[in-house]
Amino acid sequence: MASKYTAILQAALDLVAEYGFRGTTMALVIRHSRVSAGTIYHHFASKDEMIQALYRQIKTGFYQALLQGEPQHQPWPRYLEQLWLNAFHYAIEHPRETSFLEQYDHAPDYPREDGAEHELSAPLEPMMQRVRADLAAGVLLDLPFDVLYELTLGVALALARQQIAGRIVLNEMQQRDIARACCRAVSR
Amino acid sequence: MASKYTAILQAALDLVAEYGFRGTTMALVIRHSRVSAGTIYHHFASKDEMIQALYRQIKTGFYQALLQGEPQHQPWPRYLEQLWLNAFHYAIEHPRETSFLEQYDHAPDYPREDGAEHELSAPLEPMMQRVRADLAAGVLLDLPFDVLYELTLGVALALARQQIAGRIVLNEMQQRDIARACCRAVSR
Amino acid sequence: MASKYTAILQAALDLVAEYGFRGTTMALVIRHSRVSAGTIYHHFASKDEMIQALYRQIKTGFYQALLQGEPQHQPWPRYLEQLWLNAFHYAIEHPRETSFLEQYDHAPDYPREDGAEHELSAPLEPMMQRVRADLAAGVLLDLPFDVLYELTLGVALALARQQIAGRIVLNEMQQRDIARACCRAVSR
Amino acid sequence: MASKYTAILQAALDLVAEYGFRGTTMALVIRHSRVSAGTIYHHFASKDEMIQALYRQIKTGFYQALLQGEPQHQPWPRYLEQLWLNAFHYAIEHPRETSFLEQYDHAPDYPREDGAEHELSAPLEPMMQRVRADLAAGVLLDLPFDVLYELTLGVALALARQQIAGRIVLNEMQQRDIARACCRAVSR
DNA sequence: AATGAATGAGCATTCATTCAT
DNA sequence: AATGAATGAATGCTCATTCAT
Repeated sequence: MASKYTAILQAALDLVAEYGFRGTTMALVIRHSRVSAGTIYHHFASKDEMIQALYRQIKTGFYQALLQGEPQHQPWPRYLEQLWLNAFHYAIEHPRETSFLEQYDHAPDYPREDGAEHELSAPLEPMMQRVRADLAAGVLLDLPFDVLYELTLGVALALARQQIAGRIVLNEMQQRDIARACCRAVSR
Repeated sequence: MASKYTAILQAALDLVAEYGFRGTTMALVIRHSRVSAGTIYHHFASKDEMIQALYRQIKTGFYQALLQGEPQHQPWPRYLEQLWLNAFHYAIEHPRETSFLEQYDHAPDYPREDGAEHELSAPLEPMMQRVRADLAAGVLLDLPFDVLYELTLGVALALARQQIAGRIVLNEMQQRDIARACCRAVSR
Repeated sequence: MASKYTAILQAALDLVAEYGFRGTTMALVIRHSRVSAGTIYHHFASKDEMIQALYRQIKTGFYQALLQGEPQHQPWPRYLEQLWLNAFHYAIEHPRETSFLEQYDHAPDYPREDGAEHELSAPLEPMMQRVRADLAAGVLLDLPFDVLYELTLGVALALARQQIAGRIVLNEMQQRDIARACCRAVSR
Repeated sequence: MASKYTAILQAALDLVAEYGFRGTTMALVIRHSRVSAGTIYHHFASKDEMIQALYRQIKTGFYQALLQGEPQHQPWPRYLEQLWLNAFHYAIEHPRETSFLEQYDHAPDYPREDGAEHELSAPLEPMMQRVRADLAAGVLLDLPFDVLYELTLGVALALARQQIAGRIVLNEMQQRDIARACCRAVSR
């Protein structure tokens, strides 16, 4: 049954979001998913591989959310604003996934499998091309891709985390204003 | 002798930066600091309290570094650029401290002691007043403090981490350009 | 298999009787029972809970032994003499169990779960009723139950412990004489 | 200063009565006595020797209390009743000492130094002679000394412990009745 | 596919004791 | 006589993983 597989990852997500990787013991996953130890190890070779499967699943969903509304077909800078808002909304609506990604991306001891990273980001290709086109057209600051990312989507995610944590509350107008501010920052 | 206390925190910092909280076992701290288990627990009530003492020490150093050159006395927007560059330089020059703070700030399972947080940030008060003055003067976007932080210093730290990880290399001109871009983003 | 559970309690009993609670380390239980640490903690939540499970098992056996020969159906004072001898014989024949109970009952730091106590003593109800009847009939001194206990069975156990320790040796006639002496003490 | 020595034993007594031997760590003794670790080990070679010094001090006091009113000069059975009541009163008035002795006497892992035992009981000699005389005179049951002890003073202490624990409350008349009952039990 | 009892290396922590001051 | 920082072997317990059923 595929439902066991799903139940395991579901439980793991809930637990990591609440207790972190450190606090997410296999015993806890077993209890919450109502699946036996043996079954978990039938589906995943190890705890780390389970975590990575979850990572791939979540990252795939995030990338899909980013492309909602096909922003790459919209005019500059609307297209980047749309991307920003897509990232922000995804994070707000998926707090557990966001917490998971935050932990995964900032923990030095979680194995990065760079091959997988590449494969996962394949659906983003249309967007990447658009960025390259805009760079060539001179509307974007001539900076490494990762820099542009941090100045825009990185900020969107950081702010969404602050809102999830309850430290700020941004209304729609503010969200739009900040999205524009980020676009201004990377505009030439 | 205070040197045992220092040796413990030194070893803990090295280990957390390399192996993360999870991988920093007390056995490893004992081995690296060349201090016995009993002595560590003579100075710190638990592993968590040791980590928090380290956090306080590092955060204090970071806040001092931010105020280097007394940016609060410089004209807008030089003052914010200076702050941005101070944050970026601190991170680049203190990769282990930066790694530690990154992990601490993004782990849901590390105890936040909000009292300590408040006390630690006391030296920043002059800077905070300057920000409040600029907000009142209308040169800064009217947004919550945390939002302004993420649009500026948050980006500086995120980029410094990327550079430490070797994914980007920013020369001085680029650093200055990006600092200016962030100032532009929060300018009215 | 229930045999692991049994082996653990068996080893714990042997060790407590010989070395006391203090000296019965989990490492020793692991070695003697030839069961792994994990398995012990699979069956018992903690060392204390293991000790308590053992206590319940032993106490149950002791209460059964007390009722051997259905003393409650014998005439006064034969019935009390029988009880006295049952207690004495149980202790002599079960020196390790007796040592365990002695330690448990006299240690201030071993958690009493009064609920369990009540449940364990349920099989004694017929005997208790008989005591109550004898009290009402006026053949027993009008004293609290615990006092009658200490004057009779309490003495039996104390003497059995002396014999186990090798400080005295009581032959059958002496045992019977002392049982009678105790009955005399509580007779009206 | 002798007051340090006294403070150490005082603290140890309080702690053993409340937490047991197991729970009485040297760290706790240090904290409660307000005496440093070094000083404790200056006065006592080890924790065990400290416990034994305390044992000797308490046992000496108990034996003195037993002889209060010189019972050995009173007629039979008044003399034994007096002894019984002396034991009972001592225990009620010295609950911590009683708890200590109870634990010490029933723990298999506390070193018995039989030499000391003999020396401590020297002041009891007059009483012992009186018992031997009564045995010879045929007023006492012809049973080993330890048996007579358990049937009389052993019961007094057991009942005092029950009263300290709050399970029974014996008024003066009841105490006297039970003392008489015990005398009856050992009378020929 | 699924179970869950069993494993044992490893974990954070304790604690009686020592020794330089 | 007194201090208390320092020691490190030992403690109770955890946890990712295995394997017979």
